[in-house]
Amino acid sequence: MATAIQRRAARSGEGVYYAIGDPTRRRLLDALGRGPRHVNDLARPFAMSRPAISQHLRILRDAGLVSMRRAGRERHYRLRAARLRQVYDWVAHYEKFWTRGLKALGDYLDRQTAQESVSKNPKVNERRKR
Amino acid sequence: MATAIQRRAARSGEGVYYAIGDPTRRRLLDALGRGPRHVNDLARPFAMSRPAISQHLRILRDAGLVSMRRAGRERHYRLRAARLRQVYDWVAHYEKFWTRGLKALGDYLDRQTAQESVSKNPKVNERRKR
DNA sequence: TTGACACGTAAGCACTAGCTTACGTATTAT
DNA sequence: ATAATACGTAAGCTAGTGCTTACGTGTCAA
Repeated sequence: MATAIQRRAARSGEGVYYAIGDPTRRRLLDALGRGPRHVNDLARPFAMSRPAISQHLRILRDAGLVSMRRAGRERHYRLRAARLRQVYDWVAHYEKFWTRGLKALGDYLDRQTAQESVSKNPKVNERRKR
Repeated sequence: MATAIQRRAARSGEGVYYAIGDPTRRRLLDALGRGPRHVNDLARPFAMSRPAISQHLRILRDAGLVSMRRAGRERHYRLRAARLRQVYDWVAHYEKFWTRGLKALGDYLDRQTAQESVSKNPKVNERRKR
Protein backbone atom coordinates (compact mmCIF):
# COMPACT_ATOMS: atom_id res chain seq x y z
CA MET A 1 0.00 0.00 0.00
CA ALA A 2 2.57 2.55 1.09
CA THR A 3 5.30 3.33 -1.37
CA ALA A 4 8.90 2.66 -0.52
CA ILE A 5 9.45 6.37 -0.15
CA GLN A 6 6.57 6.78 2.23
CA ARG A 7 7.76 3.91 4.35
CA ARG A 8 11.18 5.46 4.51
CA ALA A 9 9.69 8.78 5.48
CA ALA A 10 7.70 7.03 8.17
CA ARG A 11 10.93 6.12 9.89
CA SER A 12 11.48 9.77 10.67
CA GLY A 13 11.95 10.36 14.33
CA GLU A 14 14.34 7.48 14.46
CA GLY A 15 15.38 9.07 11.23
CA VAL A 16 18.63 10.70 12.15
CA TYR A 17 20.37 7.55 13.34
CA TYR A 18 19.02 5.68 10.40
CA ALA A 19 20.15 8.37 8.00
CA ILE A 20 23.74 8.47 9.24
CA GLY A 21 23.94 4.70 9.24
CA ASP A 22 24.66 4.70 5.56
CA PRO A 23 28.19 5.62 4.47
CA THR A 24 27.00 7.29 1.30
CA ARG A 25 24.75 9.55 3.28
CA ARG A 26 27.54 10.39 5.68
CA ARG A 27 29.71 11.38 2.75
CA LEU A 28 26.90 13.56 1.46
CA LEU A 29 26.69 15.31 4.78
CA ASP A 30 30.45 15.75 4.80
CA ALA A 31 30.29 17.31 1.36
CA LEU A 32 27.51 19.64 2.47
CA GLY A 33 29.57 20.56 5.50
CA ARG A 34 31.82 22.42 3.08
CA GLY A 35 28.91 24.45 1.78
CA PRO A 36 25.67 24.13 -0.16
CA ARG A 37 25.76 22.01 -3.27
CA HIS A 38 23.41 21.07 -6.03
CA VAL A 39 22.63 17.50 -6.85
CA ASN A 40 24.96 16.83 -9.76
CA ASP A 41 27.74 18.32 -7.72
CA LEU A 42 26.96 15.99 -4.87
CA ALA A 43 26.54 12.97 -7.09
CA ARG A 44 29.75 13.39 -9.07
CA PRO A 45 32.17 11.64 -6.70
CA PHE A 46 29.97 8.61 -6.26
CA ALA A 47 30.11 5.43 -8.32
CA MET A 48 26.37 5.33 -8.28
CA SER A 49 23.54 6.59 -10.43
CA ARG A 50 22.18 10.07 -9.82
CA PRO A 51 18.72 8.82 -8.88
CA ALA A 52 20.33 6.83 -6.11
CA ILE A 53 21.79 10.03 -4.76
CA SER A 54 18.40 11.70 -5.03
CA GLN A 55 16.97 8.94 -2.90
CA HIS A 56 19.65 9.37 -0.29
CA LEU A 57 19.01 13.10 -0.27
CA ARG A 58 15.35 12.43 0.23
CA ILE A 59 16.13 10.39 3.29
CA LEU A 60 18.39 13.13 4.60
CA ARG A 61 15.62 15.66 4.03
CA ASP A 62 13.10 13.45 5.81
CA ALA A 63 15.49 13.23 8.72
CA GLY A 64 15.76 17.00 8.75
CA LEU A 65 19.47 16.86 8.14
CA VAL A 66 19.41 18.87 4.95
CA SER A 67 17.13 21.40 3.38
CA MET A 68 16.56 22.10 -0.27
CA ARG A 69 15.94 25.25 -2.18
CA ARG A 70 15.03 25.35 -5.82
CA ALA A 71 17.19 27.62 -7.90
CA GLY A 72 16.05 27.51 -11.46
CA ARG A 73 16.39 23.99 -12.65
CA GLU A 74 18.89 23.16 -9.96
CA ARG A 75 18.14 22.25 -6.39
CA HIS A 76 20.49 23.52 -3.78
CA TYR A 77 21.01 21.40 -0.74
CA ARG A 78 22.21 22.79 2.51
CA LEU A 79 23.26 21.11 5.70
CA ARG A 80 20.96 21.37 8.71
CA ALA A 81 23.38 20.15 11.30
CA ALA A 82 21.14 20.92 14.24
CA ARG A 83 19.56 17.51 14.03
CA LEU A 84 22.95 15.93 14.50
CA ARG A 85 22.97 17.37 17.94
CA GLN A 86 20.90 14.55 19.33
CA VAL A 87 23.51 12.12 18.10
CA TYR A 88 26.25 14.28 19.52
CA ASP A 89 24.51 14.44 22.87
CA TRP A 90 24.03 10.71 22.93
CA VAL A 91 27.63 9.76 22.18
CA ALA A 92 28.98 12.59 24.27
CA HIS A 93 27.65 11.02 27.41
CA TYR A 94 29.93 8.07 26.74
CA GLU A 95 32.90 10.35 26.49
CA LYS A 96 33.81 9.74 30.10
CA PHE A 97 34.50 6.11 29.30
CA TRP A 98 37.47 6.91 27.17
CA THR A 99 38.67 10.08 28.82
CA ARG A 100 38.46 9.15 32.48
CA GLY A 101 41.16 6.76 33.52
CA LEU A 102 39.09 5.37 36.36
CA LYS A 103 37.25 2.93 34.22
CA ALA A 104 40.35 2.06 32.29
CA LEU A 105 41.73 0.03 35.14
CA GLY A 106 38.66 -2.14 35.39
CA ASP A 107 38.69 -2.49 31.65
CA TYR A 108 42.26 -3.65 31.72
CA LEU A 109 41.57 -6.12 34.48
CA ASP A 110 39.27 -8.25 32.44
CA ARG A 111 40.75 -7.49 29.09
CA GLN A 112 42.70 -10.72 29.12
CA THR A 113 39.61 -12.81 29.78
CA ALA A 114 37.34 -10.76 27.56
CA GLN A 115 39.75 -10.40 24.71
CA GLU A 116 39.02 -13.69 23.07
CA SER A 117 35.34 -13.00 23.07
CA VAL A 118 35.35 -9.67 21.33
CA SER A 119 33.88 -10.49 17.99
CA LYS A 120 35.19 -13.98 17.70
CA ASN A 121 33.72 -17.28 18.63
CA PRO A 122 36.22 -19.76 17.24
CA LYS A 123 34.08 -22.78 17.80
CA VAL A 124 31.26 -21.40 15.75
CA ASN A 125 33.42 -19.89 13.05
CA GLU A 126 35.19 -23.21 12.65
CA ARG A 127 31.96 -25.01 12.16
CA ARG A 128 30.62 -22.43 9.71
CA LYS A 129 33.80 -22.36 7.68
CA ARG A 130 32.60 -25.24 5.58
CA MET B 1 26.13 -19.17 1.05
CA ALA B 2 27.17 -17.02 3.97
CA THR B 3 25.00 -17.23 7.05
CA ALA B 4 23.12 -14.23 8.29
CA ILE B 5 25.55 -13.90 11.15
CA GLN B 6 28.57 -13.98 8.91
CA ARG B 7 27.07 -11.35 6.69
CA ARG B 8 26.41 -9.19 9.68
CA ALA B 9 29.91 -9.69 10.95
CA ALA B 10 31.23 -8.76 7.54
CA ARG B 11 29.72 -5.31 7.98
CA SER B 12 32.22 -4.70 10.74
CA GLY B 13 34.34 -1.68 10.05
CA GLU B 14 31.21 0.09 9.04
CA GLY B 15 30.00 -1.78 12.05
CA VAL B 16 29.80 0.92 14.65
CA TYR B 17 27.44 3.16 12.73
CA TYR B 18 25.36 0.20 11.76
CA ALA B 19 25.26 -1.05 15.32
CA ILE B 20 24.06 2.20 16.82
CA GLY B 21 21.48 2.61 14.10
CA ASP B 22 19.12 0.30 15.92
CA PRO B 23 17.25 1.73 18.92
CA THR B 24 17.31 -1.58 20.76
CA ARG B 25 21.06 -1.70 20.52
CA ARG B 26 21.37 1.87 21.69
CA ARG B 27 19.28 1.01 24.72
CA LEU B 28 21.52 -1.96 25.36
CA LEU B 29 24.55 0.28 25.29
CA ASP B 30 22.82 2.72 27.62
CA ALA B 31 22.11 -0.10 30.04
CA LEU B 32 25.71 -1.25 29.88
CA GLY B 33 26.82 2.30 30.51
CA ARG B 34 25.53 1.82 34.02
CA GLY B 35 27.74 -1.21 34.52
CA PRO B 36 28.25 -4.77 33.30
CA ARG B 37 25.17 -6.90 32.96
CA HIS B 38 24.36 -10.46 32.07
CA VAL B 39 22.00 -11.32 29.28
CA ASN B 40 18.77 -11.94 31.14
CA ASP B 41 19.32 -8.69 32.94
CA LEU B 42 19.74 -6.89 29.69
CA ALA B 43 16.81 -8.61 28.04
CA ARG B 44 14.30 -8.04 30.81
CA PRO B 45 13.10 -4.54 29.90
CA PHE B 46 12.56 -5.41 26.26
CA ALA B 47 9.34 -6.62 24.72
CA MET B 48 11.30 -9.03 22.63
CA SER B 49 12.52 -12.58 22.89
CA ARG B 50 15.83 -13.27 24.57
CA PRO B 51 17.38 -14.74 21.42
CA ALA B 52 16.68 -11.45 19.70
CA ILE B 53 18.70 -9.72 22.38
CA SER B 54 21.47 -12.26 21.94
CA GLN B 55 21.56 -11.38 18.28
CA HIS B 56 21.79 -7.70 19.03
CA LEU B 57 24.57 -8.39 21.49
CA ARG B 58 26.37 -10.34 18.84
CA ILE B 59 26.24 -7.36 16.53
CA LEU B 60 27.52 -5.11 19.29
CA ARG B 61 30.35 -7.54 19.93
CA ASP B 62 31.21 -7.68 16.25
CA ALA B 63 31.32 -3.90 16.22
CA GLY B 64 33.67 -3.98 19.20
CA LEU B 65 31.25 -2.00 21.32
CA VAL B 66 30.91 -4.60 24.03
CA SER B 67 32.96 -7.47 25.34
CA MET B 68 31.78 -10.65 26.96
CA ARG B 69 33.16 -12.74 29.76
CA ARG B 70 31.80 -16.09 30.73
CA ALA B 71 31.00 -16.43 34.39
CA GLY B 72 29.63 -19.86 35.04
CA ARG B 73 26.53 -20.26 33.03
CA GLU B 74 26.07 -16.55 32.72
CA ARG B 75 27.75 -14.24 30.26
CA HIS B 76 28.71 -10.84 31.48
CA TYR B 77 28.66 -8.06 28.99
CA ARG B 78 30.64 -4.92 29.41
CA LEU B 79 30.67 -1.70 27.47
CA ARG B 80 33.67 -0.93 25.28
CA ALA B 81 32.93 2.69 24.65
CA ALA B 82 36.20 3.39 22.89
CA ARG B 83 34.73 2.43 19.57
CA LEU B 84 32.10 5.10 19.98
CA ARG B 85 34.85 7.61 19.73
CA GLN B 86 34.87 7.51 15.96
CA VAL B 87 31.21 8.45 15.98
CA TYR B 88 31.89 11.17 18.51
CA ASP B 89 34.69 12.55 16.41
CA TRP B 90 32.55 12.53 13.32
CA VAL B 91 29.58 14.35 14.80
CA ALA B 92 31.80 16.63 16.84
CA HIS B 93 33.16 18.24 13.73
CA TYR B 94 29.63 19.39 12.96
CA GLU B 95 29.37 21.00 16.34
CA LYS B 96 30.42 24.35 14.96
CA PHE B 97 27.27 24.45 12.87
CA TRP B 98 25.04 24.71 15.87
CA THR B 99 27.32 26.53 18.29
CA ARG B 100 28.78 29.21 16.08
CA GLY B 101 26.33 31.94 15.34
CA LEU B 102 28.01 32.83 12.09
CA LYS B 103 26.32 30.17 10.08
CA ALA B 104 23.05 30.73 11.87
CA LEU B 105 22.48 33.94 9.99
CA GLY B 106 22.86 32.31 6.61
CA ASP B 107 20.67 29.50 7.81
CA TYR B 108 18.00 31.95 8.82
CA LEU B 109 18.20 33.76 5.54
CA ASP B 110 16.99 30.90 3.48
CA ARG B 111 14.92 29.27 6.15
CA GLN B 112 11.77 30.83 4.76
CA THR B 113 12.42 29.55 1.26
CA ALA B 114 13.76 26.21 2.39
CA GLN B 115 11.21 25.54 5.07
CA GLU B 116 8.57 24.08 2.80
CA SER B 117 11.02 21.62 1.38
CA VAL B 118 12.24 20.07 4.62
CA SER B 119 10.71 16.65 4.54
CA LYS B 120 7.57 17.55 2.70
CA ASN B 121 6.80 17.64 -0.95
CA PRO B 122 3.10 18.42 -1.00
CA LYS B 123 2.66 17.84 -4.68
CA VAL B 124 3.93 14.30 -4.49
CA ASN B 125 2.24 13.44 -1.24
CA GLU B 126 -1.02 14.69 -2.67
CA ARG B 127 -0.67 12.43 -5.62
CA ARG B 128 0.21 9.40 -3.55
CA LYS B 129 -2.55 9.94 -1.07
CA ARG B 130 -4.98 8.02 -3.27
C1' DT C 1 9.16 25.99 -29.90
C1' DT C 2 12.28 22.50 -29.57
C1' DG C 3 15.74 20.36 -27.41
C1' DA C 4 18.89 19.64 -23.71
C1' DC C 5 19.46 19.76 -18.76
C1' DA C 6 18.52 18.96 -13.79
C1' DC C 7 16.38 16.90 -11.34
C1' DG C 8 12.59 13.60 -8.55
C1' DT C 9 9.79 9.50 -8.44
C1' DA C 10 8.12 4.65 -9.80
C1' DA C 11 8.81 0.01 -10.41
C1' DG C 12 11.29 -3.84 -9.82
C1' DC C 13 15.15 -6.43 -8.23
C1' DA C 14 18.49 -8.95 -4.95
C1' DC C 15 19.78 -8.78 -0.66
C1' DT C 16 19.67 -7.58 4.35
C1' DA C 17 17.45 -6.68 8.98
C1' DG C 18 15.15 -8.07 12.73
C1' DC C 19 12.11 -10.97 14.64
C1' DT C 20 10.26 -15.63 16.00
C1' DT C 21 10.42 -20.59 17.29
C1' DA C 22 13.11 -24.65 17.77
C1' DC C 23 17.01 -26.59 19.38
C1' DG C 24 21.86 -27.51 21.19
C1' DT C 25 25.37 -26.97 24.78
C1' DA C 26 27.52 -25.79 29.09
C1' DT C 27 26.81 -25.00 33.94
C1' DT C 28 24.49 -25.19 38.38
C1' DA C 29 21.01 -27.07 41.49
C1' DT C 30 18.51 -31.19 43.38
C1' DA D 1 22.16 -38.73 37.38
C1' DT D 2 18.45 -35.57 36.22
C1' DA D 3 16.45 -31.43 35.72
C1' DA D 4 16.48 -26.60 35.36
C1' DT D 5 18.95 -22.40 34.02
C1' DA D 6 21.44 -19.36 30.90
C1' DC D 7 22.60 -18.75 27.26
C1' DG D 8 23.98 -18.91 21.64
C1' DT D 9 22.82 -20.32 17.03
C1' DA D 10 19.86 -22.04 12.99
C1' DA D 11 16.14 -21.67 10.08
C1' DG D 12 12.56 -19.29 8.23
C1' DC D 13 9.50 -15.49 7.71
C1' DT D 14 8.16 -10.54 6.55
C1' DA D 15 9.29 -6.14 5.59
C1' DG D 16 12.81 -2.74 4.57
C1' DT D 17 17.21 -1.23 1.99
C1' DG D 18 19.69 0.30 -1.72
C1' DC D 19 20.42 -0.01 -6.19
C1' DT D 20 19.07 0.15 -11.21
C1' DT D 21 16.42 1.61 -15.38
C1' DA D 22 12.54 4.07 -17.18
C1' DC D 23 10.03 7.97 -17.20
C1' DG D 24 7.86 12.59 -15.99
C1' DT D 25 8.12 17.53 -14.98
C1' DG D 26 9.95 22.11 -14.76
C1' DT D 27 13.62 25.30 -16.47
C1' DC D 28 17.07 27.23 -19.55
C1' DA D 29 19.22 27.69 -24.15
C1' DA D 30 19.12 28.05 -29.14
